[in-house]
Amino acid sequence: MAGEVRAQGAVKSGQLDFPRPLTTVDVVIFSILDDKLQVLLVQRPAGEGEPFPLSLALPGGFVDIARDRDLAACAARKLKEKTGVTSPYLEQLGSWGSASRDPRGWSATHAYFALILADASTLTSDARWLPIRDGKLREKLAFDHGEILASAIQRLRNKVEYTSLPAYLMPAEFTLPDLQRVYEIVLDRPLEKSAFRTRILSADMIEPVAKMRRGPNRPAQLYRLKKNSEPVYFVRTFNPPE
Amino acid sequence: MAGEVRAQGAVKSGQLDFPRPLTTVDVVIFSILDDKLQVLLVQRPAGEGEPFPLSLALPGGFVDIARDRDLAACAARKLKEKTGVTSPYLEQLGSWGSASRDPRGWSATHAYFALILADASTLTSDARWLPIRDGKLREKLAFDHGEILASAIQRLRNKVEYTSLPAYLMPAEFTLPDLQRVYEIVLDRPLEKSAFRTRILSADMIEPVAKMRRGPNRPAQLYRLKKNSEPVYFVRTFNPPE
DNA sequence: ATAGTTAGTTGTACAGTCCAACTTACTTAG
DNA sequence: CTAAGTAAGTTGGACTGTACAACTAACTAT
Repeated sequence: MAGEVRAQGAVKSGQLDFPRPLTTVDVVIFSILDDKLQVLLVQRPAGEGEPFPLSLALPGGFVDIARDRDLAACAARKLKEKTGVTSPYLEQLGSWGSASRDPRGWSATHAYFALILADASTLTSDARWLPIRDGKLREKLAFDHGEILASAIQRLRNKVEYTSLPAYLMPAEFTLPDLQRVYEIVLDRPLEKSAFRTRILSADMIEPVAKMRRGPNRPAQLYRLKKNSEPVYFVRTFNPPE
Repeated sequence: MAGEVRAQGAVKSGQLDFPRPLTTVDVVIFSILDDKLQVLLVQRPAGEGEPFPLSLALPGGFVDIARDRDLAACAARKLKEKTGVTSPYLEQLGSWGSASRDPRGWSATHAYFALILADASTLTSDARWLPIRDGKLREKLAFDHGEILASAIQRLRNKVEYTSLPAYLMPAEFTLPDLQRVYEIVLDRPLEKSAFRTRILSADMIEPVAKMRRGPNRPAQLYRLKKNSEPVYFVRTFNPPE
């Protein structure tokens, strides 16, 4: 058994004579759709020897050392392949590696998480959006992807508490109530309107455009992200989340 | 060239017919020594075909799929091997993978960072502590370990701003001024005594022991960490660090 | 005109940091 | 025995930003 595993690894100089784990990259892609936080998932293929056939899984796959210069490029490629989106917010989430997470052998995955505007994406046929409800996905996922997703949700919620990350989920032009709504969707609790406005407006991250959003009631000022585009870190969270 | 690389990878079913990157784990081990933040580094071996011979590097090495159940276990093992410490604060930092970071081929490392009490450790002969000055290490490191270390320092400073992480750098019993000093060493700036005390004491993370630290002036109350031992997250940072 | 709805503002309360002065408890020098 | 020195720990006022709630503003629909 150990011999078989070893046969897949390197055998060259003494140094590299180590069986190598499988190396993959997976991407947790979030968007706001239908007023809900949703995550992009794909269906596993059904082929011979495929683990978790037809299960839902995070988009991802093996690192292609001929094509991928580095891990981030690999993650960006996978995001692009599934959604067509090229310039999202993309951050490394962490890595998961163990003997047991993939039936094909010791494997390690490098997980990324992305925030994109769903409207700007054109999905491949095997991909679909699934809503996060009560901070969880209802469906079971292949591998340890459920754990990875849970970790991504936690990280997202955490950071939304004290950063401007939701800005990356917004269209080019948006109103402050729009943005607040996205914060509230992610955090799943209401925020104070006046404190929210103070925080965002004093952060120097958005600028008004010379237009108003008109609707059945009072028009709202439209804003856009300032050029710099780095996320802003606030020095306080909102309500002490207990 | 691609053929040679490919020869090191898996060749079995179609799925696994991917050349596999080298997989390593590296650990950034911090401690407070001599009133400075220090990091544990090792000297690279000088053998035939060794990359960066005799350079300083982070402790780490290949994942041993026969011994390491998962990545965290591998990191804990490497920490144990170098320092003898078994129950530190150990958190994943991220992963770095690219075609160019290791001359031996496409490689990915899973980086961890640990906070330990240096006094409790017994180093191996190739390991030594080096001080962080002005938030940087003066020495150049092998591979991309300089970048990984910089990232670890940034993460540590960031988290120290709003968590109780420095508690893991303290001996079993310590005073509040001791703890404040460690915060100040890591952040490299003075903190307000009264605000510091208010924050720590209201966090329910330490409890007084029935002893005082005696010295040439007013004795100070000794405390110890409460049992739960999870790090505490505060809802504000200290001074807006600009 | 009036009611309804959402955008946006205002004012008071409160929490926690910032800053600085203060009190307390000890040691050491005279 | 007292005085000076020092670090521990406390206190109070200024300031910042959120919490809460009431308010005004701008529009649509009836």
